[in-house]
Amino acid sequence: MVRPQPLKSHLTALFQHAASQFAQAEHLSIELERPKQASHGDFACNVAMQLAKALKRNPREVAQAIISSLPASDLVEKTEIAGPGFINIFLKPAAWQNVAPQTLRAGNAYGSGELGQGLKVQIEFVSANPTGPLHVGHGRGAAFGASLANLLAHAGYQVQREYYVNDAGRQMDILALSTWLRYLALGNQFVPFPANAYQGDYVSAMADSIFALHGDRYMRPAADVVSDLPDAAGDPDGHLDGLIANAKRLLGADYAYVHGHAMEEQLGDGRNDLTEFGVIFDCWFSEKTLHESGLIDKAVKQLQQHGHIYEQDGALWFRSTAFGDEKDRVVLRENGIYTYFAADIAYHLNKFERGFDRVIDVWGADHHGYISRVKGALTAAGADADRLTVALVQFAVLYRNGQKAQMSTRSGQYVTLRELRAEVGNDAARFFYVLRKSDQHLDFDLDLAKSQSNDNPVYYIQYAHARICSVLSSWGGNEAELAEADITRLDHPQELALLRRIAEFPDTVNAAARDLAPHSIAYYLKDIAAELHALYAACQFLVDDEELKLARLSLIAAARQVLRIGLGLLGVSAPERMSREENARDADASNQNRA
RNA sequence: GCGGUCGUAGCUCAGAUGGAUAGAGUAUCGGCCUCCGAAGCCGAGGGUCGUGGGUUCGAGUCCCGCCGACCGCACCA
Repeated sequence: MVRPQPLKSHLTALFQHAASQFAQAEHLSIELERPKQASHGDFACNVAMQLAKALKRNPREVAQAIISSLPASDLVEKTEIAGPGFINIFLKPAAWQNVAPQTLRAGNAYGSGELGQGLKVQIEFVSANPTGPLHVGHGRGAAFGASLANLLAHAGYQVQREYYVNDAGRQMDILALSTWLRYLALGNQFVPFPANAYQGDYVSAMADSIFALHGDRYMRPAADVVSDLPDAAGDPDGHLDGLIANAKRLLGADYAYVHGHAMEEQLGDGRNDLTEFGVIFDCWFSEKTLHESGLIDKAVKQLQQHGHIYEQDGALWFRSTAFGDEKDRVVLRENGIYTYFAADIAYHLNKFERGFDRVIDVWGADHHGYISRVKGALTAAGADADRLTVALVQFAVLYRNGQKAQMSTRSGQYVTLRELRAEVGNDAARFFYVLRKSDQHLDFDLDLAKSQSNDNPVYYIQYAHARICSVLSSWGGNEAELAEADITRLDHPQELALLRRIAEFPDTVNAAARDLAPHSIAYYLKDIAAELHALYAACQFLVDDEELKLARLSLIAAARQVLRIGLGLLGVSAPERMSREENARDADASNQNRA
C-alpha cells in the first residue's frame, strides 16, 4: 500500500497526455525505464520508437512532437532526445527529496505492495523426510522458502508456511528398522546391518535412548529377525523389505512405538535446527493423515469418476499421458498400498480445498520431472492446476580452501545444516543461500562466508546499517523528528543517488515477489549499501549547519529503514554495531576439518 | 535415446516487460584515515554474452540448428 511517491505515475501521465495526439497511442502503455547511465537522465521513455513504425515517421521527429506537447511539471528539469529516439527525462532534486521523509513515515511498511492484494498463498518448503539430520541441500530450500514467504508477505499476500511431513512410506520404515537393529545389538542380538539402511550415528543414539527408557521391552531373538529373507547381496531391497516385515510381525503393536519414536526424534531435531535458523512454519502437515482420513481414496475416486484411472497388472494407473506426462503412473500398487504420488494428489487437492488462492511448492531441482504429473492429476481431478507454482531449487555445493567439500549420502558422511550454521553463522548462511537464482547451482564458498573482511557481502551490508546507527548515536538527537526534517538541502549527487535507490525499493519488492526471486533483494541490498558507503565517504553528516545536518540524517535514517526491512526479508540480522570478537568461536570451529 | 535446465570478465555471478557504450564482487595494479567506525571510498586494466543462422528500427534477452555441462526418465519418496 505504501508507494513512496507517485513520481513514476506522474511522469507516465505526462507522456500519456503528450502521446494522445497520435491515434495509435491509445493502445500503447507508456513505459518508463531507469537508464543505466546517469548521463541518460533519471528516466527514459521509448514511446516515440514504438509509435514511429505505425506512423511511418522518423522516431526522433515523433519524440520531438511528444516533447513539445508535454504538460508542464515542476518536477521535470529538462528533457532531451537521445540515440535512436529515446526521450530522456532529467528531474529536479525536489522530485527525489521527499523519498526520505516518506520512507521514514512508512516505517516497516515501506515497500509493501499491493501485488498480493491480500490473496491467500501457501508456500510449502523443506518437507524433508524425517530420516536424519537436515543437510546443506535442505538448508538452501529452507533459506529460499523462508525468504520467499517473507517477500510475498511484504508484497501483500497472506502467507501460510507449511512443511509436508513424509511420515508414511518405506523410508520411514527403513529408519524404524535401522533404529531397531541398533537397539537389538545393545541386547547382544546381532543382526548384520544392511548397507542400504541408515548408517548415521544418530540412529544408534536413538537406539540408546529407547534402551535407556524401556530396557529390553522391544528385544527379540536375532535368529527370528533374519528368518526367511532374500539374500542381502543378490536382492538388497528385498532383503530390507523382509527385515521390515519381520520387524512388524515380531514387534506387533510395539512396532508403532519404534516407528513413532524415530520419526518424532528426527522431526523434532529438524524443527529445532530450522527454528535456530530462523525458519518457522505455521503448519506441519502429516502424510499419514491423508491415508487415515480417506482423502487418498477420495482423490483416486475423483480421478476415477473423470475416467482417468484404469487397472493393469493388478495395480491402478492414472492416465497421466493424457496430460503431457511421459508415461502413465501407478497410484495403487499391486500390494494394495497407495503410492507417494497418490498421496501427493490428495495433498494438493486438499491444499486447494483449504482455500488458498495460490499454492507454491519448493522442490529440489531433481524433482522437475514430477511437475507435469502432479499438475496433470490436478487438472484431471477438475482442479485449476495453474494455481500451483513449483519453484525448483538446485543443490548447493560447498567449497572449502577452493576445493569441493564432497558429500556422499550413502556413507552418511554429509555436511549437515547444523554444522554449516556453526561454521559460518546463521546470517552468512541465510544470505549466501539466496544470493543466487534458486534454479541455478550454488557454489557456496565457506571461506568467504566466514571471512570477516570486506570480501564478505553480508558484512558489507550489515556494516552499512551499523555505520548509520553509529552516526545517529553520535548525534544523539530525537530520531522521530527526522521524518519532519526540511530535506530541500539534499542536492549532492551522492545524496540524490541514494534517494533514487531508496525509491526503487517498492518496485524491487514487487518484481522479486512476482518472479519468486528473493535473490534480487540480496542484490538490491548490496547496491544500497554501496550507495550509502559512497555517500559516507563523500559527505559528512554531523556538520555545524543544523538544517543540512538534519536533512542528511533523515536521508541515512531512511536508508537504514530500507536496509532493516530488506535484511529482515532474507532472515539476516541488522546489527547496530559490528564486533569481530564475537566471531572468535567460528574461527575455532573452522579449524576442525572434516575428512 | 527422450524430456528439462543452463552456458555472460581469470574466478563467482547479476542483467523485469527486447533498448543507448553489457554490470557487480573477487583477483591484479595505483591512490585515500589530524574528521561521524578504513569490515570503507576513488581510479585502472580485464568481454566475439558457447557457436551458426533467423525475427526487427534494435537481441545477452525471442525462434531454429549445432557444441558442451547438469538433472530427470520407479508399483522410491
